[in-house]
Formats: sequence, structure tokens, C-alpha cells
Amino acid sequence: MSALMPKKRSKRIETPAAPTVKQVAERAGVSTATVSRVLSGAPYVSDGLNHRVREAARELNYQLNRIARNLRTRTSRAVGVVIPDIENPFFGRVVCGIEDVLQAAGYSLLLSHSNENPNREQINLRTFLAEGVAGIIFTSSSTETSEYEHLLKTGMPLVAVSRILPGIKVDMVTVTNSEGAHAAVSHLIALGHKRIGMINGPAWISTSRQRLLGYEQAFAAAALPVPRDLVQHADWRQTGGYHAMQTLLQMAPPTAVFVGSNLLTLGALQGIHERGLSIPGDIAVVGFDDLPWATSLQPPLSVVAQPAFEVGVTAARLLLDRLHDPARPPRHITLETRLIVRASCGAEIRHGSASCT
Amino acid sequence: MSALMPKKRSKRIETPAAPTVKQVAERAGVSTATVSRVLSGAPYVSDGLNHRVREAARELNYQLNRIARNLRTRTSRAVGVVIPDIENPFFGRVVCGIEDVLQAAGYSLLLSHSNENPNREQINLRTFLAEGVAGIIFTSSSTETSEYEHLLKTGMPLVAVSRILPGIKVDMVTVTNSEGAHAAVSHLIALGHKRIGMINGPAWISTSRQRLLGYEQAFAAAALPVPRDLVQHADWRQTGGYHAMQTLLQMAPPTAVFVGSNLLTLGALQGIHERGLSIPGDIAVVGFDDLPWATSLQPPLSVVAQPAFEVGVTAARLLLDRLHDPARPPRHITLETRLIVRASCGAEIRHGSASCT
DNA sequence: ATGAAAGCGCTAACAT
DNA sequence: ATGTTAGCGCTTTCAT
Repeated sequence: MSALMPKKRSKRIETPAAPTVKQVAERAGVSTATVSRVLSGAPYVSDGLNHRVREAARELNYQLNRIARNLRTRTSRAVGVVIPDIENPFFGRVVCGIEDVLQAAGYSLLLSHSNENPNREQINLRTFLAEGVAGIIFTSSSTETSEYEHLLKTGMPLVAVSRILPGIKVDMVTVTNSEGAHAAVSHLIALGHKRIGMINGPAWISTSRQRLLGYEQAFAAAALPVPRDLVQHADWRQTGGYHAMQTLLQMAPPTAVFVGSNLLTLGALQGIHERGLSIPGDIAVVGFDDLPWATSLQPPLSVVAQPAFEVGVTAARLLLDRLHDPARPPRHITLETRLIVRASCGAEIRHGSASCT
Repeated sequence: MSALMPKKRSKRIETPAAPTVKQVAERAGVSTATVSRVLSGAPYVSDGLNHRVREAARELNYQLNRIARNLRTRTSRAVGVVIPDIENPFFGRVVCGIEDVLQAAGYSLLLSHSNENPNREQINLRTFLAEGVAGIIFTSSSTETSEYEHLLKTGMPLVAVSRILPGIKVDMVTVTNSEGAHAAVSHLIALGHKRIGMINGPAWISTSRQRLLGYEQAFAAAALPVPRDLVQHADWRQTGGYHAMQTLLQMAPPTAVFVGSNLLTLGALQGIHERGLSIPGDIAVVGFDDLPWATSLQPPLSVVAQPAFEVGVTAARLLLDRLHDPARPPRHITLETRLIVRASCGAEIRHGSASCT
């Protein structure tokens, strides 16, 4: 029994308690209010006190306790970010852009990923709410918007990224998905392809639907029938792309394929290589997202590039704007995608030109 | 003047204040203390009250205010994570592992990246301290350990990941870098290569030094001289790998190259392709980190794989353990790397076998 | 087993 | 311009 006693003492290590405003106040011979004013740069403090307080704070190595401040002011300098897949470098770039802006604005970033799981996303969202973040930037992995409505009702500033949320009044930043897909497929058509397959992400994700739309429109624009049998849906993972490509190659194979997402593209390439097919000779490929490996592949990968970093920057700015003016009407900003022609689409070979980026 | 007035009101939108313990208490007809006890699962509450309180909380849709709780208990359920490069998928996997464990344990994750900049890292660290996180998991991008000492002195639980911190009493998880490099280079030597180049990350990063050591030891073990002129250092970026490879190819080129980091490998491949060299015929390559693209390259890339996810899991566990027992002596856990032989090293061609994973 | 009350560290009225 | 004071929402003695 006596042995249990000391074992219980394991909550937190004894550490020299951090100095508080009170101690700074004592040392400077002023009130805590004055300390607070000086430290938060309020106006109307005499130079003399101002100096004395700063001095005292420095001597004590005083660090503001943000928890206490947050509680008192009911605000926080942290923003929550929910992404669906932390291993997808696209989101890595997005987060990078967000963090850049946030850090410059003195905010910190709370990150969680939902792993494309709506339940987990909801938990993450609620945790952020409970933690009292100033706002949330998120990519939805759900088709259900009620949770977002709830958050909105609570007064939580929200910015939706990449995927469209229908019928909900929220700031949003997306890219021209269908236009990008259109450009890619039109390019392939111009190169003489007719049997152009598509490997696409899950249909419940808006970006997938938009990219499919662009694919279809490209055929329409060329007065060609849409080869619907060549459209494969897969989950967002690499293996999904691999299997979709296998399926495609088992039929009368397409002469070109447009892949609607980055990890999917990697899987598709795997499938192509496994069959010993050559790119772009046997099959031309255009992918989505210009990521580090695109230029290291042989042949270099033609892609529809999304301004991922800019997407993040824009989302963060949108949030900051809303924080500053909560009443402003929601904005939806759409950034441009851009077709980058390298060698995997066969443009070089067929044209003999180097129109590459 | 009158026009200014309304403009000033832009702090926070008016929102139906979230319910508090007090309101739950009123509704349940008990004291706030009881509510708190029930909600934090304290013992000694009668079943009746227990039920009434839960009911009331549910009806009000009560959400605990963590800020207030943190202030009162001087603890927090958030841990800070600092990584040097958010766009490096290796760290993505690590964070993924961390988040998995943390989420299961009811902690949330505060992420920031230093972009390999020690100053920025320091800012991130201090922000975490001010935010009152329960602990910090970080990959150092500095050779200076004084900041960590400071944090430690403050009582902040710390776990260092991937890179070794010399002479500092802190929990650590790393991998067998030199052994991995050794295995890779030995493999190349066994394949008959003698002029084996190395493209390595910055020498001030411990992992780079360890991998170089493994490279050297492999030659020593084979009683071969180390071709020091074939060792190139680069920054950790893709372009660094590209330029290093260019340099290598301008000399009497090596017949094989071992690249000490994932993005570097991508750059190196770019350099090889640009010269029209074939892999592994003209030059064999073994990279570091088994990432999504490794199997999609043609030929598939042989790599030294790190258990990135496991590294994250382990780091999080280490932190959780320390949180539970702050006094325990620091542990250093080393996880195994593993050579994965695919085709880029030429094993298939030279051996005619399929010893691939 | 339950309640009353103090107080975590800070800021913001309200005084002066 | 500066000090006094009252909380922010929660937990936790200390009573009962």
C-alpha cells in the first residue's frame, strides 16, 4: 500500500513555474493591467513604464501564457487544417502554402488528416471546435454538409479547399478542374488519339466529377463520341490506379490515357510497365498534378498542373479576411490549372518539336 | 465620424454562446462540480446524477471548453510536431504514424515545418511552448542544441526524430542509416561495381553522415579503396540531386550510384535521363526511402527503405510514455532499414534472377 | 456522494 | 495614464 503512493505522482514533472504577469508587475512596480497593456502593445502607456515593464519581462524571461489569454479573450491564434490524405504530396504543398501565410500573420497551424474517412473528419472538426481554433481550413471527404452547417452556425470561420461543397455558404478555393482535363484530352485528340481512356478518382469527390466532365467535353468539342467504356473509377490510391489500368489493358486497349489524380497516375504507370508497353509509343499518358517525380520519370510526364501552393496561400488569405470581417459574403476563388506538355503524351515524337515546359 | 463606428465592430461575429458547465449544471439541477466530475469520468458519482448530467449535456449539445480546462489543469491534449520539410513524403509518413497514435490516445497534433531553417524552427518551438502543448516531437534542422536544452529545462517533454542530437538527454527514434547504406553499397559491389558514386545530403545532417559512413564501410568490408572523388554533397532538394549527378557524369562517370535521400534520387534520375543513359545498363542506381513512385519508375527503383510510419508511431509512443512518467530515463530506439532490390540496381539483369520484392 | 468557493493567468471595464 | 477588480470556463480542495 505504501508502495503505491509515490507511483501516483506521475502527472507532470516539477518544473520552476513560468513567470506570470503578476511577477512581472511586481518586479516593475506596476499593476498587472499595465503589464498586459505594454505587452500587447496597447496605446497610452508612458515611455517610462513601458521601458520598465519590458525590462522586467526580459529579466524574468517572461513568456505570455496563451491559454489564459485565449480563455479571456475568447480568441485564439491557431487555425485548424483538415486534409484527407497527408501522404498525397498535393496536400503537402497546399498545407505549405497555408502555413506560409499563417505563420507570417502570427497564427499557428493545427493539422489533422481524415484519411478520406468522414467520421474521422467529423471528429477532427469537433476537436478543433473544442480547442477553440480561430478558424478551419479543410478539404471535405464527405458528401454530407450538415456538419459544416453546424460549424458555421457556431460562428466558426470555414474555408473549403479543392473540393466543392454544394449549397453551403462558405469561403472556397478550387481550381479549374474541368478546363484542365479538357485541355489534356483535347491535346491527346489533336495528337490523333481517339481511344483515350480515363482513370478517375471516386465519383463522390467533386474534383473527379469535374475532371470527367472536362474529358467528356473535349470529345464533344471535337465532335467525337465519348468512349464511356474506357472510363475507369478507382479509389484515390496508387493500387487503385494500378488495377484500373490493368482492366483497361485487358480490353481492346486505349492508345492514350488521362489519369485524374497523382497517386493514381503512379499506379497506372506501374500497370503499363508491367505489361511491357512503351510510353508514349504504345500508350500516351497525361496525369494530374505536377509533382517532384513528374520530371524524373522516363519519359517525363505530361500533366495538368494545379497551383497547389497558391491554393493554400489563397485559402489562408480567405480565412484571414473572414477573421477580420466575419460578416463579409463568402467568396469562391478558382485558380487556373495548366497543361504542361512533356514527353509522355507523345507530343515530341509526333510533332518532332520541343514544346515542352 | 459616425461612419467609423460600425466599421469597428469586426472582432468576432455574434454567435449563440456555447453552453458551459454552469448551464448543464442548472439544467440537471446539480452543481458545476458534479458536472465536471461526471464529464471527466471521476469516481464517486451516484448513478442517478450521472445519468441526469449526461442527459442535460446531450440536450444542450454541450462541448467541453478545452481552453478553460487547460488553463485550470495546466495540461493540454495537444502535441507539437516540427518537421523540416513538409513536401518530403518521408516526413508525411512519419507525421501519419504520429497522428495515428496521438489520435487514438485523445491528443491532437499541432504541426509546423521549419523548411530546414533553424531560425524558423526555433520560432515554431517557442510558439508550441507558449501554446502550452503537452510535448513536442521534432526533427532538428539545426546543429545547435541549446534551444532543446532550454525546452527540456522548462519541463517540456521532447522526442527527437530521425536525426541524432548529440550529447542531449532526450528521447530519440532513428533508423539504421549506416547499415542501410552499407547493405546498398555492398550489394552494388557484389554486382561487380567498383566505381560507385554517392550523392548525399548536407553533411551537417546526421543521417547524411551516417549514410556516408555506411558507404565507406562497404568498401572497407570488401577491401576496396573508397572512391572519395565520387562522393557528392548536395542540399536536400531535387535540384541538388540533379546538379550533383551532372557533376558526377562530367568526370569519368561511375557505373553505379547510391543516392542518400529520396528527393535527391529524383533529381539524380533526371540527370541520368537527360544524358540519355540507361539504368541499370549504363549506370545502376539505389536510392533511399521506399516511396510511392519507386515502383512506378522504369526500371523500378531499388531502395533502402525506412519504416517511416513506424518511426512516427514509435516517436508518439515515446512521448506518451514520457507524459505518463516524466522522470523515466530517455530512450533511444533505432528502427531497421531494409534494402529492397528491384531492377534499377541491375540485380535482375546481371543475375537473371527475380530476387525482387 | 455532493456542493461552495477559490483560482489557473490573463484582459478589459471601470475607476481615478 | 495607471490601478482595481471582475471574470473567461473549468477543476479541485475543502466542507458537509
